Amino acid sequence: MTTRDIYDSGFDEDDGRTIQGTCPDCEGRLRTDSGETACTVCGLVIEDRPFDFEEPSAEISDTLGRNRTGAPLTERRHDRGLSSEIGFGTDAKGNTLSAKKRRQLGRLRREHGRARWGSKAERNLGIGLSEISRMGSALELPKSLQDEACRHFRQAQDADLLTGRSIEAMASASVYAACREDGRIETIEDVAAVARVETVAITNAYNVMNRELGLAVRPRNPAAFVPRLCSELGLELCVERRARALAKRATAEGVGIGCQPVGVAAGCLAIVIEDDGIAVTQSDLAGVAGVSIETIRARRDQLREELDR
DNA sequence: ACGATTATTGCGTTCTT
DNA sequence: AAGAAAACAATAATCGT
Repeated sequence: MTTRDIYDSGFDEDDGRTIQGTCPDCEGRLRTDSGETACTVCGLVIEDRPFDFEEPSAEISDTLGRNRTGAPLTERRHDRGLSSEIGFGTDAKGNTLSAKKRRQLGRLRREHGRARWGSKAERNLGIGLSEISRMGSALELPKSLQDEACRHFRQAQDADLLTGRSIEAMASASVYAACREDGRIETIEDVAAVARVETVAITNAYNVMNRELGLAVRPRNPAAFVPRLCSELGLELCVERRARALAKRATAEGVGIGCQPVGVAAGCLAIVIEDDGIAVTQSDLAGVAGVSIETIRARRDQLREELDR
């Protein structure tokens, strides 16, 4: 047992969410798992990202069956989407207004803008949520995941976790937490690349959030890394599928516990590549995986040894 | 034979507890 | 501060042309 057993120790096969529909190939059940929708029986990949339940499920059930007008309520707005603006030079019918009227409206607009932020906390919330949206778009995360990040931010603020930390750091941590909880492969570095704060601040905020909020984060699952590695190397789907299967078997049998998940994924891919005599060098693999050649060799040999390959 | 790739091994470094 | 893992560097062994 090592100090890094935290990696990969509790992988659960039924982690993915089962969704409606059946596989066109074999009529098997479909489920979304680590950023893609695939058949549970034959492994056929239907979508490369989870279904986006943006509307109407992202709306808070505010209407209770009543009719409602206006934009849908959403987690991503600090006031859940209830906002109004005061226009500029024209009235409701589009007519130009007099200079006096415009000055009146200007004052009104200014006061209205101030009134929108009822308190400091509400202002922080607004900034945080808009930052989450910005980073979420930059990382091309599904809207449902962005909503989850926003919920985390709200919880963090309610738990008074923001004092002493920057809004941006906590917003970034919320994004990362949502990714981790969904079993995605984004790293803190990935989030930091689109954030306006340093990595250390995000790490700190995330650790606090994880501890205080008790996030449902599982250890990273090597199989989740395989699709990205394969697409970056331009490998065929059948190769990807076999590498994924191998990675799943490895986690199921506890091989590679305590090792970097990417390394395990790369090791699985290395085995498939070698078996097929595919023209991809170890350094190519190491390049896209972001680990050294030695690590890939070590995982590959370990997998061969302990999985009889 | 030659260059490229892979293997092997020792060792300072980095990360986690 | 200690222990494990990953990275690095030097060197040998294969492989393809």
